[in-house]
Parts: sequence; structure tokens; C-alpha cells
Amino acid sequence: MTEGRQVKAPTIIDIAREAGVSKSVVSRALLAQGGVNKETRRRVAEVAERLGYVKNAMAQGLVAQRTHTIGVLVRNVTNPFYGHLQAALEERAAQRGYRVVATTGTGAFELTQERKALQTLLSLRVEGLVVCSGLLSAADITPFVQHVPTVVAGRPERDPALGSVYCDEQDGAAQLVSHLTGLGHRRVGVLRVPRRLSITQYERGTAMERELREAGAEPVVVELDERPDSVARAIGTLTAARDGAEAVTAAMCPSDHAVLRAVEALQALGLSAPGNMSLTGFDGVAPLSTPLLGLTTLRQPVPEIGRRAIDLVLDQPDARPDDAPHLGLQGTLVIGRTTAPPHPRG
Amino acid sequence: MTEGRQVKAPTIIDIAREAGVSKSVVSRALLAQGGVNKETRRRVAEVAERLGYVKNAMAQGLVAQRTHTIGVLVRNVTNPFYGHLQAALEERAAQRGYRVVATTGTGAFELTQERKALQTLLSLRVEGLVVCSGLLSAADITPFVQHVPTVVAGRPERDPALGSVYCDEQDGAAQLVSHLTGLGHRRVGVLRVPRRLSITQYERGTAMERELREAGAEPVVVELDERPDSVARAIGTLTAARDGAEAVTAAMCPSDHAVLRAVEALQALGLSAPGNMSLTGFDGVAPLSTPLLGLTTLRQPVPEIGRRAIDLVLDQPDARPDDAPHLGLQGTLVIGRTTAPPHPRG
DNA sequence: TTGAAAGCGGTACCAC
DNA sequence: GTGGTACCGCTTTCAA
Repeated sequence: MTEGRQVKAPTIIDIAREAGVSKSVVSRALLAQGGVNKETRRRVAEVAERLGYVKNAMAQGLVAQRTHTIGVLVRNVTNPFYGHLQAALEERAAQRGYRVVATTGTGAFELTQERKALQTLLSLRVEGLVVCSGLLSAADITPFVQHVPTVVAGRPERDPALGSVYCDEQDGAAQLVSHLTGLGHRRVGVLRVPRRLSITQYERGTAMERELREAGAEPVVVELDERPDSVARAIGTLTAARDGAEAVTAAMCPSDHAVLRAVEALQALGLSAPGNMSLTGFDGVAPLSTPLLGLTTLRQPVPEIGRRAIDLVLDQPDARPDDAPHLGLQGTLVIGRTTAPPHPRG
Repeated sequence: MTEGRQVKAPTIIDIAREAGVSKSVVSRALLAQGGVNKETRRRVAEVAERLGYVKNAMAQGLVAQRTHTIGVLVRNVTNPFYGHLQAALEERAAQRGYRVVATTGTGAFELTQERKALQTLLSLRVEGLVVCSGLLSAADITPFVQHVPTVVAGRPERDPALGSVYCDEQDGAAQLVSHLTGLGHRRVGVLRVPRRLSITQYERGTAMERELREAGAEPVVVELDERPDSVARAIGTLTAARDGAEAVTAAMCPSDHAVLRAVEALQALGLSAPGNMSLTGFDGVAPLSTPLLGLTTLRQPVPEIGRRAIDLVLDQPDARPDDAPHLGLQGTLVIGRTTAPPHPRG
């Protein structure tokens, strides 16, 4: 019966022939923009339906010079934070009548791959671009902003040519620090991700260090690296770090995921959190942000980041590359069971 | 200086004018397909670079009738399983020289929204389609398979017109069941998601029930629903379910996420896992699949699912809708600390 | 080696 | 209300 060969998708010309009208009429009928006999319109619609017609976005976009599409570049969908962000972007875009096409990396640190993904999006002539990647630098992006309104979401970006929406790391760090110092911690470890691995997380670490200092506490910064046991090593270093009689009683991690690794590391040493060391995270996103785990963390306002990013992109059709807006949104402190007052030193 | 106005993206005509050649030459030069004076080519490349030229995929795809693009429809990126799957698809597609554009839902049960996302992809004239959604039914998809090779990834799909790649739920259920019965469990709860909420998870539950029966154990099926406390209620029901002297000593959850909810529910009742009830999950994907949590679960072979899905899509350019392949891949049992022998009934 | 012209699938403007 | 036609940016004959 149905010969299974691949069939070329029908065009408006096919519909026109089938319905016995010109392609102009079909176009108008399908666009539902009036000026077409009601009966004709019905017939066209019927034929289109029967043929399984799907408009060709390329042809349409080519002539209309509009695509109603926003491109989203996500670095690593494997990370739930980016997954949530992507969903938020998608939702807002839909509300405003735009489609979203996303390209994403596998999480590997492939800069060239990210550049290629960027090209893909650009070649689709998206009307706006949201970059969600801790890796791609401003220099990679700026050459194109003059053609497409571009916003960096999820990380602070100082470049004046690029808009950005992100969680205010400084404020977040301050909230976490104030929680820790309020509990009585004085010497606090900071696990810092090097800048080359993630701009966001690096800045986060810097902010934590600064805030600790301002709060009169003593930050003990340990640099992480790409090795899988990096966090474990850092925790090892911190548990050994004792300044005179004073030990490190808390550690601030760059992400919730890192907190998990830290807890494991403590357990491996026969220690526990918050018993021997309080731990704080960052992100506050499901599924790690669950009462069961009870992480103390800073929840990023992901839905709002997504919303504002889309709005920023759509509301500045002609970018003024010299003072793009930078929105630092406040996160929320989530107090869990990984922080407690420091134990009397034993 | 640089007036910040949005500038229309340059076309090959702009390059042609600037380089003093015809657009034909520019096209050939950029395509690097020879037949162009070396010096001319160099000049064209230089101008293109200087102008920040990015090819127009629409125009190119329109004439070439090829897009080198695979469309991926992801139901809910918020779920790490889909995130990993998307990454796997992306990776394989890249290996084979294809780009991937993804559209995704926000996780809400919006069928119309998914249909729209499908249209978006189709209108982009993708050369292949991978559907990763527990929601979209075969009937929604089949009308288009004759135009685009389509594969459903991540869920079993019986429709003969649709290829599918998924984790063999039956086998997975068998592995989990054999683990439980091996530990000595006889009456085992099955938290089952209704079909309307997720085809995959529903089938999973059915498979568990069947396997338990075949193993000579007694399944106690509790149907979940969309309420947030659904799992908690189910756990409540199960802890109360006592047949004569025999209590339910283990419960099989449809996902790792559900296990978390179950553990919380037990804790709320003053009980624990596996002390009072063993729990098994399904998925085995980061970040929930971590030694710290130690869930006993069945790990889906996500990378392989992604790989095979792409291969299936690309290697059957003319689909034979009447016996599309269905690949059930074997998952791996991951034994954690949420399962143990049943306690002597107290 | 290069340029002119046709045409991909649509939209929009024009007469009729 | 309808059909003809130009054109969007690009690739691809085909001549020159």
C-alpha cells in the first residue's frame, strides 16, 4: 500500500495545483490575512492538511527577513542548572511569540565546538542570541553582536558590548558568608575553580574570598583543577589547614555538585558535615536542591534570569554596543543541614 | 565611532562588490570547491573575514535542499536524563557531520506546545528527527515520518512506522527484581506512573509488576498521579499494606527522583530505607547517581541510546515505515545502599 | 577562471 | 478575490 519511500515535503505549489488556485492565493489563505474567498480558504486548508504541509521556515525567513527565532547556546545541558535556564528561556520566548532553537555542547571543553555552534545559530539568522556558557569569552561573541542582539545569561559579563543577566555573585557570596559568620565560623575554606574552567565559578570564588575578608573572617583559598578528585584533594588540604590552634571549620563550594563531592571526601576521611566542617553550595536547583539532601546553598533566580534575558534580547532591536545593560539579580539563601556552628576544637 | 545601529548581516553580494568579483566566484571560493584563482580566493576569504560574514543557512538550505541538520525534540531539559540524552545525541551527530537544533518543553504537560515544537523543527527542514518525549504519541508523529526519518529515543515505541531506541525496561525490571528477590523480598510495592503522564514510566511499572510475578513474588501496585505529594501518599499506603503477617518490605520506584521523594516520605513517618523498606530507582544518571546518595538503581545506557538513535536516523534515508527497527538496549544494575535484606517483621 | 542566469519556497505588490 | 511577478541569499549549470 503506502510505499515507504521518502517523500519530498509538499510546497504551496503542490497545494495550489491540488486546490486549483494560484500559489499566491494559497500563501494568503495559509497566512489567514484575509482577501481570500471563504470557501477557497477552506479548500486550501483542507488540501494542506491532507498533504501534511509544513511551511518551509527557510523560504519564509528568506523573503520575510524575519525568523521569529531566538538562538540559545547552552554549554552543557548535562548540568541541571543549564537545563532549568534553557527551560526558562524557552518559556519566556514562547510567551512573547518566539521560537527557540538551541545548540549545546557535551560539556567537554571544546572551544572550537562552541564557536561552531555559535555559527550554526547565526547562520540560521536568529533574531536574538542568548549565550549560556561559562566558557565562551566576550571576544568570541562580540564580532557578531552588531548583527544580532546578544545577551549572556547566567554569568556576569563586564564587556560593555554585551548585555548580561546573572545572579549577583557578590551579593550571593555575602549572604552565604553572613550565614557562616553568624554561626561563628572564622576560618573558612573557599574552593575556587580556575578562571579557564569557568568564568562564573571563578568570580564566585573571588567574591566569597572578598566577602569573608570584609566580614572579618579569614578565607583559605584552595584552587581546584580538572581532575576528578580535585574537590577531595581540596578538602584534604583544608582539614589539615590549622593556623595555630585555629582550624578551618567551614568550606564554601562553587556549586551544589561540588558540595556532594566534598561530603563524600569528608566521609572518606571519617568525618562529616556539618559535624567537622560546614559546607555551602551554590545554584539551588533541582534535583540537588531537595529537602532530603538539605544542602545549604544560594538559590539562583533561574526563572527570572531566563525571563529578563529574553526581554533584554527582544527589547533592544538596535543594540547600543557601548553600554549594554548588566542585570545582577539577587539569589536566595537556602539554609539546609550542611551548616552548623563550629564544633569546639578538639 | 562605531555607530551601534544594528547592521544587516553581509551577503555574498557585499563580499563580491568589495572584492571586485561576481557573487558566483565568491560562492565557489567560500565553498572551497576549486575552480577559483588562488589569489582571488585569498582575497575573498579576507574580505569575508573582515566583514564578519556568516553564511545564510536558509538561503543555502533552500537551494541545496539539504540542511545537514538533525532536529531533536526534548520534552523536559529540566530532567537530567534528557539533558544527558541530548548531549549524547549532539555528540554523535557532530561526529557524523551534522548539526543539531533542539526545541524543548518546559516540563509542563502541554501537548499543543510539543506539537508546535515539532512543527518548528519540521519547518526547518531537518534531515532527521529524534523525539525524546514520554508524552508525544505515535499518532502525533507518524503523519510526518514519510518526509523525515524519525526515531523515538528513550522510550519504547511499538508503532511499526517509528524507529525507536530505548533501555529495555523488561530486562531492567528483571535485573532489579532479581536483586530484590535475591535479598529475600517477597511482597514488593510498585509505584506506577499512569500512562497519560509518561508512557515510559508506565511501561516500566508494568514490566516490574510482571517480573515480580514471574519471580514468584507478590507485586503491590500503587498508582501515582500528578500531585506533588503523590509518592508520599503511595509510601503511606505501602507501609500500611500488610497481608496477614506479611508486610511490603521493598518498593520499586519509576525513577531515581521518585526514590528521593520516597526516602523523604519514609523519614517523615519515622522510618528509613533500607531499614524499614528497600527502595529501587531507575535512570542512574548524574547528579542523582552519586556514591553519596547510594541509590540502588538501573542505569540506562544513555550514551549508547544517543549514538544508536542518530545512526538509525541517518542510516535509513528512505524509511520503510512498516517495520522500523526497535532497539532495546540493556541497562546496568547499580547496587547502592537503599536496598538490603528485609528486616524480620516486628 | 569568471560571470550571467535560473531557481529553491515562500511573500508581497501589482494589475486584472 | 485572484493570478502574475519580482525578489530574499545562495548554489549550480552553462557560456564566454
